[in-house]
Amino acid sequence: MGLTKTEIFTDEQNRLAVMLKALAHPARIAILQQIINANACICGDLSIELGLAQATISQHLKELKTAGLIQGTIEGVSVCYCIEPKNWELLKQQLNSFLNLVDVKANCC
Amino acid sequence: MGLTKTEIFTDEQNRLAVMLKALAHPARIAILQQIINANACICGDLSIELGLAQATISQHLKELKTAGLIQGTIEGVSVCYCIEPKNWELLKQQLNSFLNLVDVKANCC
DNA sequence: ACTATTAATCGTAATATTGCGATATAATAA
DNA sequence: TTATTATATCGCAATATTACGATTAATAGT
Repeated sequence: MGLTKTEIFTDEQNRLAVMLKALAHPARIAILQQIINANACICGDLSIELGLAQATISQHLKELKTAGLIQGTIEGVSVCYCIEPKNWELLKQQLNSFLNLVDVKANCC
Repeated sequence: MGLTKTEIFTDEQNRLAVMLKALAHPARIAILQQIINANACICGDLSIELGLAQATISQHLKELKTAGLIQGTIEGVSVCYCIEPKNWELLKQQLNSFLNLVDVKANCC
């Protein structure tokens, strides 16, 4: 096997998993932090700042983009990446309602 | 290659990535929802309810446990799994401060 | 047109994940 | 002790991810 059985889960579970998977790598977390904080939205700059090869950063950026977490705008020779606000908001909401399901006081064991 | 370069990232980035990775699978999201909502904390029950083999569920439970998101208590022949409140709270905080970094109005492009 | 600059893609090797049947382990009950 | 029940682990095949060098494509400047 080795293939996730997406068909047995709800769309919401699958969608949330996809976004979380895109987040679930230290390099991609670092990339997002750079994009947000330092306004370093250029692939080459990120490559230098994070110490990963340009091809690697480009691949991570693609994953973040595919998951809908960032968007890219062509600026001359380079591309400026920034947060995709709509999906970011969606992720925040879905995660919040998921994480807040837990009532810390009521544990079953 | 094929090995994540954890040494070039901060502890916080790595720790957050580990917890998110544990969350980033529809089966594990479903398991957590079951544990939280339906109080179905038994491996066998989860196997029946989710439609995945017992070995598969056990593996997912192990991953959730290793990431610190759940804890298991032996109850006779079976094991009752429930949320690990401390780490759950930690995840909530770390995620919140990360997701709230974004100022939706100020996009660089 | 030519050159420099930047990002994307290709190809590849190493490693990790996913899912399951089969088996092993542990605790309870008879 | 033996049987029963429930979970964990092993072994495996299929698939996915990670990282990077090399190459390609696209734009800007001369």
